[in-house]
Amino acid sequence: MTEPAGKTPTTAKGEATGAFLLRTAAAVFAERGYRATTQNDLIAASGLTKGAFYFYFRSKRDLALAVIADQHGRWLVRVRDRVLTQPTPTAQFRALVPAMLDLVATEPQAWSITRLTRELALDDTIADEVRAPTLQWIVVVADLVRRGQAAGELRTDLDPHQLATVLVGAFDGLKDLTDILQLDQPAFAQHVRTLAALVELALVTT
Amino acid sequence: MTEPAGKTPTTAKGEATGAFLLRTAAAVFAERGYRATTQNDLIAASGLTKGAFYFYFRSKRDLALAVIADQHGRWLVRVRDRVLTQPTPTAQFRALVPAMLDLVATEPQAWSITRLTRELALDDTIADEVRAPTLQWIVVVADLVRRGQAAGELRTDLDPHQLATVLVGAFDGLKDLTDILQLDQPAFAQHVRTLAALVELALVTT
Amino acid sequence: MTEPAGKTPTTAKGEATGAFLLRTAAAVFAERGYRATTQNDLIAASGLTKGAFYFYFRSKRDLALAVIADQHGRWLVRVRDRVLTQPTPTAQFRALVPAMLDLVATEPQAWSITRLTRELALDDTIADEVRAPTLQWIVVVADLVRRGQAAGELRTDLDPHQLATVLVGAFDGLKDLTDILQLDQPAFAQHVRTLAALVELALVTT
Amino acid sequence: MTEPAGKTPTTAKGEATGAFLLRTAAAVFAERGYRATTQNDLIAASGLTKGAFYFYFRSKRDLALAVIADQHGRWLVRVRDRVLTQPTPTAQFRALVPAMLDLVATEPQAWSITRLTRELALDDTIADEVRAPTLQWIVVVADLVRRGQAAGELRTDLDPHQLATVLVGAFDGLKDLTDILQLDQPAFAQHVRTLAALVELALVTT
DNA sequence: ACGAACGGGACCTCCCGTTTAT
DNA sequence: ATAAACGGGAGGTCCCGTTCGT
Repeated sequence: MTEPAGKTPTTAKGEATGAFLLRTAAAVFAERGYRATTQNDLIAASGLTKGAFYFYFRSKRDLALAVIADQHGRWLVRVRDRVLTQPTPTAQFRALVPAMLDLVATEPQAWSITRLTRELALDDTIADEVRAPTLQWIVVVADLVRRGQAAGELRTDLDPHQLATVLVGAFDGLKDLTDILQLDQPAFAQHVRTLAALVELALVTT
Repeated sequence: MTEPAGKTPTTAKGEATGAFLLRTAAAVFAERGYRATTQNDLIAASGLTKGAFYFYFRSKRDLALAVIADQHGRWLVRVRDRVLTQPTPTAQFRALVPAMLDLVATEPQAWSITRLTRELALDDTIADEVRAPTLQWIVVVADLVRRGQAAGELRTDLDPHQLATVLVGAFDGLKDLTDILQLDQPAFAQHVRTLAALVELALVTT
Repeated sequence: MTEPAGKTPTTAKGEATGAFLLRTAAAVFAERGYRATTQNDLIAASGLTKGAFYFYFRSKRDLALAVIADQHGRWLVRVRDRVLTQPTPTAQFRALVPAMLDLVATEPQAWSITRLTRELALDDTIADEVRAPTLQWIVVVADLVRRGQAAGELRTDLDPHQLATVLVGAFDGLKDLTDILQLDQPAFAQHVRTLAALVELALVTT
Repeated sequence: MTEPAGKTPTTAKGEATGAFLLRTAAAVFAERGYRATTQNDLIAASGLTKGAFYFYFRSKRDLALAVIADQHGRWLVRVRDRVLTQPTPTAQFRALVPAMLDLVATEPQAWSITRLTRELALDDTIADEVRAPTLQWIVVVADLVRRGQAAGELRTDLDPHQLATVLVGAFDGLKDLTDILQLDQPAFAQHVRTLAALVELALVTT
């Protein structure tokens, strides 16, 4: 949707190239961050030429937006699918944190996509493409909460969307904090588990 | 000897100018962010000249670091003092969130200092000056938690430092989320209160 | 991967332009020296644009280093080839000074390349690129000495490498002196011949 | 003589301050080199204020020229006096190299004054103040040679001034080489001794 | 005489998005 | 389509020599 720029590729090969660009760009962005990555970095990493690059993405920004949409979407699906294997709403809710930790641990780029989102948000205008993925996460989490509440297993005096926003914000905030304080992955995981414990204690009515 | 130059004003007037630069710079950074702010912006906003700037700060980065240290320090003191007017540890702990919300509401720059910290952290090397303020917040919060636990009013099976890190990270994460999703202050306040409620439910043993 | 960019031209034309930049830059550096030469000088002299320059060399320093390597290498080969036309080691050794004088007389830039080397060495860090050419000269001269000694024509109680270092240092020192005292080429040539006479008297065993 | 700039100090205190500035400036120049030293560095090192500094020396360049004249003069006298303690001309000539090595070993700034000279020579115009000291060295050495020849102890078919120029140039060239190749003092001393041996072998008759 | 502030010039770096030959 | 070259703007740094109140 909302093809960011460039001519929409019409051939199968063109689409494959587009996907390829998204993947290599994601790796480069993950390594260097958005700002520190130049067009030439991306072009060199892709192996294409400048001309070809501009055929697919009109600018670095467009490419980054596409990367965010692509990665976010894939991970969202992956986490949700894994969570939904749990039988009960509460079990699903509980599975959320491990699923996300696992994602972050296994996909190196999953860590830095948030950073990419933030760097883009620093840019002049915040495009819908930047907000959409974050909103989707909130919606997914809110759904889990809502179902848990409906099942009578979660405290109902807290608004699901509010709660979901807090959880998503806290998760990303801890990622940032980990970067800023230069902590390691285990420390991050521990913090997230503490967050999860907090939620568990507060929400789960036994 | 032969310091790298910059600051260390010796007269009262010099100190006043230094502080003035710090404040005007904080305002400009708050409005535009670090990267989008140019030296010329800062110079124009201060009303001084390029030379005067160089006299006090060798670089934009130095200035930003000084701004962070200055603002963070002042707010830390202010919040802590206000919190400490409360009689009991738990009351102090409860006063934390309102105090921070109040700070953010009254001091426009308090909002964006975190953003400034993040932007600087994106830079090649994360200086200690960038990390220190965040660490101090965590320490202060951890102290409050610790005292509450000692008073037998807060659940003791959670590590104070862990918990403090989570709270600080969550708070900053919600600020970021507010920016990214372009929410307004009341929405942010509501989210923070939800976070506080979560903590209250989980921690306070009655 | 993702080289720091700059050069590595792939086509013949690209290579030609690179070489052209190297030559024009050498001329400008020779005339004005490193520091006094601005990027704009180089760009104007080349007739190309800023972008083209950046395409080939990331920085003024890189360009200067490349100039040094290029020129030094070519001259080294030229002098050595000429020297090696002589039949005996001693004759080769004796041909060295005339060959270098001739080089300096015919290639205006050969004179100032040493100056360029020195100016770059004044920079914070002395790169290997700066040292390498000088070391190569020493090695070449040392080889000539060694062969002369092996042929029983040169005094053997002096270390070849030591001697070569002294000769190279003296040669460059005389160039510098010529500049500082604002002497002319004939005066320089005379000094070098005096140096050669000194060496001849001291070394050649008859 | 030829007071470089500023008002000629008229009081004894003024003269003392001028001498003090020369010494501290020499130390700073020796440490950082000419170019890398800023006015503020010099002013800070002197402990004076900007105003006072400009009272004595109109610019960095003037100060550097004065430093060169001052240091060069002192060392010239020192070396010559030491050399002249030797009984015969040849002994005096032989004492020259040890005297200079000793000077360089004991006075750290003696090493870098040549470098300072060269850096200044790179500047737009080569002032007489830059050339004079070097010329004086040559004259002194030439005198020694001339006396040795008159005494019948040194080969007379080489022009004393020529020879002196070569020796001075070679000595300075070896200093430069030492810097460029990042050699240490012992290596430098060894090279200079090799140079001396060369001269000894070539010149001393008998 | 001192610290503060002036006022501005010069330079290098960075890199974008485009056009031109082949 | 590819490499080469365009063409330029924006920004940060550096620091000089001076002037201004005190």
